[in-house]
Amino acid sequence: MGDLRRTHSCGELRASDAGKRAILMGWVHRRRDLGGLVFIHLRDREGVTQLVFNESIDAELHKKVELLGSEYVIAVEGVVKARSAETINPSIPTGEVEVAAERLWILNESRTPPFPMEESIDVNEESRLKYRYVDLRRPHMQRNIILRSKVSFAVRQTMVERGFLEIETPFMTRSTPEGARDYLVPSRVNPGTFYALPQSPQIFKQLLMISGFDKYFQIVRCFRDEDLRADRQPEFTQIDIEMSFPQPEQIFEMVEPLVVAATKAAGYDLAMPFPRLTYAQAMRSYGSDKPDLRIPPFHCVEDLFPGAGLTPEGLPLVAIRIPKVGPITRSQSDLLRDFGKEKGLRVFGDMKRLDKDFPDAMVAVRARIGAQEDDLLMLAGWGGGAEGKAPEGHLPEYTVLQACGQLRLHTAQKYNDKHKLLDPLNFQFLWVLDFPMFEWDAEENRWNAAHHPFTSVYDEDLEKLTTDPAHCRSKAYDLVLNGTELASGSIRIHRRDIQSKVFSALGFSEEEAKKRFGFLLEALEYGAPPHGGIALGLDRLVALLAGETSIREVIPFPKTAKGTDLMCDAPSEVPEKNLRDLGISLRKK
RNA sequence: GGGGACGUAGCUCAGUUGGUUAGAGCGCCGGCCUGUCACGUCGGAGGUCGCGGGUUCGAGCCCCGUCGUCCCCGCCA
Repeated sequence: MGDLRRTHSCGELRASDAGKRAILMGWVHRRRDLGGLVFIHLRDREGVTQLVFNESIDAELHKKVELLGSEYVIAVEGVVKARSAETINPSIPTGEVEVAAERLWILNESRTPPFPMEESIDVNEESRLKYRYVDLRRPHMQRNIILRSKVSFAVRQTMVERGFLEIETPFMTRSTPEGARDYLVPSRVNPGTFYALPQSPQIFKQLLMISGFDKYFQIVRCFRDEDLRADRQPEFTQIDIEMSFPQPEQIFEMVEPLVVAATKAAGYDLAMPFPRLTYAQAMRSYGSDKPDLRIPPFHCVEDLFPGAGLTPEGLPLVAIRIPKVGPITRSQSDLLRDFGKEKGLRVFGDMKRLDKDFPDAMVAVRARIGAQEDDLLMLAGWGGGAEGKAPEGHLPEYTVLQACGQLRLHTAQKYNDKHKLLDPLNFQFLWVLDFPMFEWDAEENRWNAAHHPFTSVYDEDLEKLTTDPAHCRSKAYDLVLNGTELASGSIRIHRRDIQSKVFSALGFSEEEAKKRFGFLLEALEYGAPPHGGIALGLDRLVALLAGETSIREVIPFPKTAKGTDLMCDAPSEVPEKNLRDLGISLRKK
């Protein structure tokens, strides 16, 4: 292309540019060949501009145009012309002009693309992933990746303005005992030993606090070797944040403007502050630790039915309301009942019958949940199946509430076409506070850290560490958006003695704890300040802002559900020599 | 590890009860066409029906196995 330079992008020429000379470069998006007159839509990431080639003006040039195919890369020099009124194309921003081409350079040819460049995304994902570089060229993916860049920039800008330092932490680090499976990297220099890729920079950011970098952030890749989902990839990106001397309130005050700035980058405005619920409140009103606020809460109403036997004594009876569903048929109602039954619930869907049997109580129920004429109402209590089993877990009440939460969500999703409340662009953020410190691991028969073992406990719950772990509340908090966990964080333990207590509550011996986290425990002995932070899932945030249901749509080169990369065919076998260098031999299967 | 959906032309899909030569739209190739913008129009090429096995006179269709993609459960401190 010699010393040729672009003068404009394909998205910027307007009627006011008429008469200017322009050099555009890009891809042949579409060619409309009328014989002596050829129109080409030239595309780059900024947009599309129409080029005109006229045989009667330059026959030589016209021969060259006939060679062009889809996705050829070309440069064109010509004059910007205003289009006559009847030839204006209102569907593209540059539609009032076209470039009358005078010179054409074919910078590169292209094979026929494996799938069309159209807006529609319903090409099978297998070929999209195999030819990802072509897929990414399509306007839909261009928009998402550009949005991701804008969000990342907004994050950096906001954090730096607030005095946070962006500091990197190692990717080759030490395997941690709890949590997800680690990706391992064998060491050549030290045969038989392995680095682990970080599940998050958790310990390093805590060490940075101990080092005195009192406001830290990082947009950082994390790695977890677990099975994939639409919202889970083996490598994903976190906005990782930590600060020293924080109150939980200060974390919220810092994150909210950050989220507002990120959302603004996507073109939406949010109101602050975000609402807050404790974990206990969230469970009692939504049956979930990540409530979707777009649908109304449910209400516990067991107090209105004393001795009625609708639910076992001491367990909640829940009134669920889904707006504007209108009357449903018996079979539809049965489907909801069956869904509840699978979760262990006994669902009462026949309001007429309940109105007859408990007229006063039902008036109170309707008042409590604010029922309107067209709303779908259900009561749900514990059924326990044919054997009448008690709900599992150390907190049976929560088991029931969680099942009711699933019934609420399931019903709301099922009838979304009636109430239309689940609008993906209605962003309802929420803080959930005071998570339990531990959850019971029935398989291993022991307590696990609900957040992670460095989370601090409320002073008044410190005793419960050993006496009543189920009711031990931690200073952990989540940021939730429309039923998706977007961020999770906590105030950390900064005292060595308390960290030891938590490890022992988790069943680690002092010796084990030292072996695995010795460097952190030791660091806590050298003037560790109180500290805390949070990590936001960047992929999920961008996906939600882009209105996507899968984070693959906002990741340039994602993996399949089996963790493979269809484009470069990873993971792959390696030559025997590489294994020998690493001291690794493969087990014969 | 378990459950479900899907796999037919480059792409999106149809294919009846198992029955002759597997179709359509878009794309692609060739011709015509000076105001198109999903250009139009005439003609043409293009198939390992994911793969392997079985049943059958006969399989895209039925059965078994296998591979791949997606969704969900388990898992994800």
